[in-house]
Amino acid sequence: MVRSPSIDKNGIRKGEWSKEEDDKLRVYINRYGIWNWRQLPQFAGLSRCGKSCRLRWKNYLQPNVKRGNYTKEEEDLIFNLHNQLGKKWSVIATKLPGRTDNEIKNYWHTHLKKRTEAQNLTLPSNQKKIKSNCQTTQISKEEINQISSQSDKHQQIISPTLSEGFADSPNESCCSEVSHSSSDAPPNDLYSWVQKNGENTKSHGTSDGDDLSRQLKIEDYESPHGSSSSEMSFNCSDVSDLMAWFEEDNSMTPTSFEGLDDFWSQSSFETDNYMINAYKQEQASMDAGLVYPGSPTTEEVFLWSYDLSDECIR
DNA sequence: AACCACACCAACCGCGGCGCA
DNA sequence: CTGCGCCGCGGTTGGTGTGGT
Repeated sequence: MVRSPSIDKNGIRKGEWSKEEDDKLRVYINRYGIWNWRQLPQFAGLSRCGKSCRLRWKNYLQPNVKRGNYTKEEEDLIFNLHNQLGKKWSVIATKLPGRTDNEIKNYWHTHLKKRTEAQNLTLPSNQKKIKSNCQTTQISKEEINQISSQSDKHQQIISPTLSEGFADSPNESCCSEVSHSSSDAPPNDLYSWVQKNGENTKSHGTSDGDDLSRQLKIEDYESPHGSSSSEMSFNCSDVSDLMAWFEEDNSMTPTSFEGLDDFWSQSSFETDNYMINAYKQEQASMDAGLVYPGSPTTEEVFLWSYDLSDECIR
């Protein structure tokens, strides 16, 4: 039901997204947030244009995106808001948490357009005139802003932060922007994870002895911003080094991220802490039978996050 | 079974708005 | 003021599914 994958003359992939691409984008954004759509695909290891990534994230991968049938209430709301606002799909979308503008637009074209047309046909001619005037009248910017801001407030309340990780199901959590607080994240989670899984993961290494210890060996970390700092530089040659580093460095205790700069000043391992915790929760969900399709394993997260060949974080 | 028309929806495309130098 | 880059919005496209003939 989607366009078949193709590659344009610049080597940019188009068309249907593969599971691997989805996972790379999801992992990257959950880890680093959205800082520049244009450059993001390069750092996420994707041969896609920024627009395509943005659209895929916004309409499909972003947590909280509600899929499935529309309720009668949602349908009526779209219908009424369309009458009120016209084709301001993005504004309408803010009134329907979990629904995207693209989805609402599609729904309107395939379902509600007919309803509107049918209603117009049944209305007496004078009422049609009033109605059509109402639809075509440009709603003022102030009115749209008012509606949007009301919705923004609502969204802020309903949207969990990254501190909640992926919640029980990644579909139901939200970490689209870099807005992180971590008060409830267990400290030293990576430490316990390494203790628990480090040796096992080693044995699952890919070719060329590519085991966990090698994956975690980061000589010089440079952020996609291009800035590097001594705070971000560390060297762990194997799992025991990493564990020792954990024991020495209490800064691993999660703190609050106030903004993008604050986020980047944190050690990348701390960010990984969230990822691992999230995937552990996800694993628990899978064990409980709440399988979330397409989720990468923790090992895959590491493989994608650390690309040793070009010595930078992907 | 084969064909056709329509429905559906993910993804693409072009344009306008905005911020910044 | 102007030009540039980026982002988001709305319109459109194209492939697959489905139901009817």
